[in-house]
Amino acid sequence: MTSDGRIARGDRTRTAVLDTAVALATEVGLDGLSLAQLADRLGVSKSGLFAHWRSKEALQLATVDRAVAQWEERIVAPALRAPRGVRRLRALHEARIEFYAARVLPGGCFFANTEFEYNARPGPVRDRLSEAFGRWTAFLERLVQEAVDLGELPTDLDGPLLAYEIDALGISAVMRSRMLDPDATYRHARQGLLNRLRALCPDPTLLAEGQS
Amino acid sequence: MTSDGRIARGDRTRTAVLDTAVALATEVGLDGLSLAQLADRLGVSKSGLFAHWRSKEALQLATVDRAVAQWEERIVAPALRAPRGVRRLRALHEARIEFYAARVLPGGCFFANTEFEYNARPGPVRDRLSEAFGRWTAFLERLVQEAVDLGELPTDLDGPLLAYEIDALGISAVMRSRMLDPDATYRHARQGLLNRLRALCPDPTLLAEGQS
DNA sequence: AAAGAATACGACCGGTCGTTCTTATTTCCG
DNA sequence: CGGAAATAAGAACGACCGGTCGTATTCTTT
Repeated sequence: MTSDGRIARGDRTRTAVLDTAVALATEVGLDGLSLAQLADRLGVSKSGLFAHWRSKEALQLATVDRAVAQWEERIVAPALRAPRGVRRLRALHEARIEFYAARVLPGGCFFANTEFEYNARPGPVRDRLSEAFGRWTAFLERLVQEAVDLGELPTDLDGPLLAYEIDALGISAVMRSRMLDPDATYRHARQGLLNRLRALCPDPTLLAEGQS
Repeated sequence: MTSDGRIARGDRTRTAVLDTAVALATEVGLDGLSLAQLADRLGVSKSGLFAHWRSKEALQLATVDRAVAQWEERIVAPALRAPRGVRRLRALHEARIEFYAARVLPGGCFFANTEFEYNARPGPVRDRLSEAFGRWTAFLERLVQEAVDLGELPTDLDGPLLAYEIDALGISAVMRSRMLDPDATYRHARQGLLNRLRALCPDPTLLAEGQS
């Protein structure tokens, strides 16, 4: 039934290709990514890639989707294991910084790189990136609102603004860590959020120093 | 002596080419920029560009320098006309947001785009971008320190952290304004800095609502 | 055992890339 | 006025681009 070895093998190949594509795209860009280059790095032929995706654009779209899945596994899922409220916001930020610091992707962040790459390039790829960014923003704002509802943040807080600030600290982290001093950058990104949440949260025990 | 019409004309041509290159680079990237494309947009032949720059890399480096000059004219110079201290910090941030909102460059920000493009591409271009970013950061930190020295910010302030936060608000502004709602983005970027400075500055009259 | 779909390959296409070379035009200086 | 230098243009190059084609191999289904 579903035990088709061809499909299973195909899926495995597809995922492996897309993981490589995500990493490679952070180095040379999602558009700068060439099929020959990708095929070489995987040890397959270029035409083999066309067996899975009809065009480069189809592969680019699939790569975006794979990057979203990777982001959810690596950053969102760990944060969801922390209790709701400011601790979850902090856990999300920490997971993100950790993702950058661990240099999982050679170019830092797939989304930061590609969104700047495509911000003046209309088309399906840009639309897909824009959707993903919108969902990420909505997710961040929801987490902030949860903290408000729990009484861990003031009720008159401008939630979207705080979400904006949190994301800004993260974006800047990956940008600066690659160009300037990484250690100072991560310290600023972490301390910035901690200061911000502590100034807003009535219960200081929720944001103790040591715990992540 | 220096009244060589050939050189003067060459300089004018060079500047015109570089202005176009800066704008084009924000659309397709500094590496994605092709000489034929640039020549076409200028109504010039491709080989005509090689009369001014021996290689594409030389042109890329000159383009970075031109972008720095443009940034200093458009953002730094207006800020320096504001009085030192928190008002100058605010003026700098406002000039930056205004630069993004006016859509001077089709791709938003030359430096944001190129620094993400080159963060995993070693070489002279990346080095030049890194230097420019370092100088910008040092400039921001100097402005913060001036505000501290003037008594407009607390003496125990973490200056580099505040500089980091200010730049983060700006970077996020250009990123989000191209992908999501521009108006909400600019409002967040402006309000974020205003809240931050007001919480730190003992004299509230320096940061009144209306004045820029 | 045979048919057929999924997967992968090498060869090749037209086009664009950065670069070089040769040639023509313009402009300054003696 | 005439030689030198700067500024262009055009043609051509080897390399690489995305994409197509025909073919071979593998595995499931009949």
